Amino acid sequence: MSRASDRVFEAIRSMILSGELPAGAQVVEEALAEKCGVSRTPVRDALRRLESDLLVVRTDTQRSFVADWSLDDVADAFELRAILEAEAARRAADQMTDGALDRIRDANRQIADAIMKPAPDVGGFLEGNREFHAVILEVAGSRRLAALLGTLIEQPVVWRTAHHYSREALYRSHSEHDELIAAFARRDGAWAKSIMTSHILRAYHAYADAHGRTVEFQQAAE
Amino acid sequence: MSRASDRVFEAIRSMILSGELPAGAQVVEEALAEKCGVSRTPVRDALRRLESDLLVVRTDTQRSFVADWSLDDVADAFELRAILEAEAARRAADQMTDGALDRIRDANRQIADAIMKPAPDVGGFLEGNREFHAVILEVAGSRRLAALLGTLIEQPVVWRTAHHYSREALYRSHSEHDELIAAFARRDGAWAKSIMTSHILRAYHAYADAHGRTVEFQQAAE
DNA sequence: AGAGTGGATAATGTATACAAATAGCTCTGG
DNA sequence: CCAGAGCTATTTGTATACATTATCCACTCT
Repeated sequence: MSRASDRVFEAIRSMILSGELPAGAQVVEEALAEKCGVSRTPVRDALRRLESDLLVVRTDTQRSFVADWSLDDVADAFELRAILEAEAARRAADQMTDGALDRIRDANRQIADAIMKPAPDVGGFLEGNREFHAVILEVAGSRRLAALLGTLIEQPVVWRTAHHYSREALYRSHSEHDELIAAFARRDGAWAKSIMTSHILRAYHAYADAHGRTVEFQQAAE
Repeated sequence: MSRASDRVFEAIRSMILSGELPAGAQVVEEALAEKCGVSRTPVRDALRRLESDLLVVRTDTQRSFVADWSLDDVADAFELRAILEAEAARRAADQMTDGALDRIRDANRQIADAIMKPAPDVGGFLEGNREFHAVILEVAGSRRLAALLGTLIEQPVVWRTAHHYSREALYRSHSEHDELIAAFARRDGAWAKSIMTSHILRAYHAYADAHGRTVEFQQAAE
């Protein structure tokens, strides 16, 4: 990750995720190059990758803009993610190893720790959650499935609103993970698939609720 | 498509699809640049795109190689494609318009014409087939789903072996399309989804059979 | 006044040169 | 004959300059 183009990729991505580059804003190679202290070459490289992740869109005349994620777009991404992660869970259940199962349990333990603190540790929750899903994807053992999901999990809006999740929502997520672990322990692919579908779709509705509240807050502040 | 990087992208892709660049071969920017009569800059651009399509893989030290599609890889790609195209069919059925339905019917008519010739017109079949699936994806109306499927339909091996399909296999494909049209006409998403799943998986097994035969032929020729 | 044209401005595309990193070979020591 | 260090050749990464293309605004002509 020491290469300039990788650093720039991360830098631009986090600018988009944080909202520093707002949705719809034009993305100009020269400006970003200067901002990052590199030439346009690595910036172009990074932009192409962001484009293939659909974080950046280009007009027919090659101008780049930050993609704007309407509520419909987010719903779409969650639906597709539910379908593909459910498939990953099914495959993972069929090929689960004891070692991987331990890692999955550890990740969920980290989530529990993060939730139980007096003030929920959202960062710890997100990290444990990331690890939990990453191990499942790893056990599923498909480069291709991993590549497809890679473009769906970068949801700007999700990360921005993760802090709005209620403690109940976080706890529910943790117990759904426990159920998934039970399905994995029994190598029951159909069960795992079904739980994962519910898990992702519930997360979507939690997001939609939080987002609705966010919008109200913003309106109230104006 | 007049930009050099686009032309180079197509050129390299067709070199891979045709087997001119065999699976596992190292892809060197300089060599391709010279071959295409351009500098390395557009070649790099094209390689990144091919990489995100998984037609090219890179080592941890940034060297690029033509991805080799083992039988397992192909099976994997077909399975994922079945899942996503089934979803596309479901959505398309729910949002089908009469105009789009006509275009789909036209595409299948083209397929019928191609099959019925004394010597099956494989090119015409493939073109009609492409159009058929493209309209469905268009009606499904998800940029994201289209992007995901885009990386799955470029199957080198499929195009290389399409000529091995039997007339029966081609005819069966056509009548499955007819069934899909019936489901679309009735706006029955569940039905469309189910047919599409079967359609893609049957195509996979037709491929696997043809591929098996190809291998035998190759062995016989040696 | 409005539509269309031309040119200035801004942004992207491409080529080239050079820097950095890696792979493969040779040579040495055991 | 093998293992490892160091060197060389190959390949990729980055910067810069220039070419091409699009956008925007002013200006002209009707």
